[in-house]
Amino acid sequence: MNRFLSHATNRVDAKGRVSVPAPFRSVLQERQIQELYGFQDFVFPAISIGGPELMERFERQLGQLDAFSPEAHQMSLLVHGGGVFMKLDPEGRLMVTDFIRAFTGITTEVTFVGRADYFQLWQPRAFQDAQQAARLAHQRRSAPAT
Amino acid sequence: MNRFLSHATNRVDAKGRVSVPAPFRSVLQERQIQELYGFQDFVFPAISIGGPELMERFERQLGQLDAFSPEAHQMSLLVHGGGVFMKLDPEGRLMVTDFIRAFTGITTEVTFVGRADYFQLWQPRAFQDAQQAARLAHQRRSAPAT
DNA sequence: CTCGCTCCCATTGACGCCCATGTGGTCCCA
DNA sequence: TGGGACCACATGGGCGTCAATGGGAGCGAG
Repeated sequence: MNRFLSHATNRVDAKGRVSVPAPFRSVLQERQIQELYGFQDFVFPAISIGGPELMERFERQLGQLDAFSPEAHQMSLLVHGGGVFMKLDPEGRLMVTDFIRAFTGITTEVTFVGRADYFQLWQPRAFQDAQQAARLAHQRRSAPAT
Repeated sequence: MNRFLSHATNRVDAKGRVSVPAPFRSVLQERQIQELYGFQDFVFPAISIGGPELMERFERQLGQLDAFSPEAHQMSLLVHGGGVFMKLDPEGRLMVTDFIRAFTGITTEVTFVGRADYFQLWQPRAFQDAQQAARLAHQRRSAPAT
C-alpha cells in the first residue's frame, strides 16, 4: 500500500531527533520522495509533511483564489511563510526544530498521523482531542435529530 | 457463504496475538482479500476490518467534500489517521497493538463480530452490552405501547 | 574556539516466521 | 452403535531480523 495511514507516537531524543515510523518511510521510498516539504496545517495545530508536489498542490489551490483576497494572502503566508524543507538522517529521523515545537506544542513525544498523500506531526494529546472532536462531529452529522 | 457472520471470542496470547476465527479467514480467502484495512469505528468502541474497498468507500465520501473544508480534514483524521493496515501471520493471527487496545479496551480476549462485508474486534463485555442495548432499543421501537 | 548539526555505531526490545502441542469434533469401520 | 484414527483449529514458545532509541565523534560555520 502506498498511502500514509494510521498513527503512531515516537519519542524525541535529547538531540531533538525523532524516528519517522517505518511504514511511513517505506511509503516515501515507494513514491520516490527524497525532498520533504513541511508546512503548518491550515486547520489543525500540526505540521504536514509530504513531497514537493504537496507544495505545488497548495500553490495551485492558491492560484484559484483572487490574488488580492485576504484568503489568498493568508494561504500564501501559511504555504510559503509557514513552509520548510526537511531532511531525514541516515536512520530515518528528522529534527524537531523550534519552528515545529512552537506551532504544535510538541515537547518530548510526536504523534505521526497518516493523511493518505502526506503525514502530519502532532502533539500526542492534541491529536487525541482533535480526533475525538472529529468523531463527535461525525456522529452529530449522521444523526442530526436527537 | 461469503459473508462475515456470527461472533466468537478468542484469547490474546502473551505476545499479543489472537487467532482470527477460521470461518472469517475462509471468507477473506473467498473474497481474495490479502491486504487488511482496519479503522476505528465511528460509533462503537470497536475496530472494523475489511479489504481495501472498505477504505475506498470512505475515501469516495471524502472526495465529495471540499478538500480544504474543516469537515474534510476531520473526516480524513478519522479515515486515514484512524485507519491501519494489518497483516495476518502464517497461522492466521493478527497483532493486538496498542492502537487497538487503547480504542477498544481489549486486554486478554477479543470478540470477533461479523458485519457482512467486514468484521469487528470488540472487548467481549463491551460487545455484550452493546448488543443488549441494541436489542432493547429494537423492542422499544417494535412495541412502542406497553 | 565553540556550538550545533550530521554521520556512525551500539543496544534493546518488538515483531515476523517457524515449529510444536492440545483439544474438540468428525468420519470411518468393525 | 461404540471405538479409534484423523483432522482442523486455537494456542504456545523459540529464534532471527529489523526498527526505535541513545551516545560518541567528526565537521563546518559563526
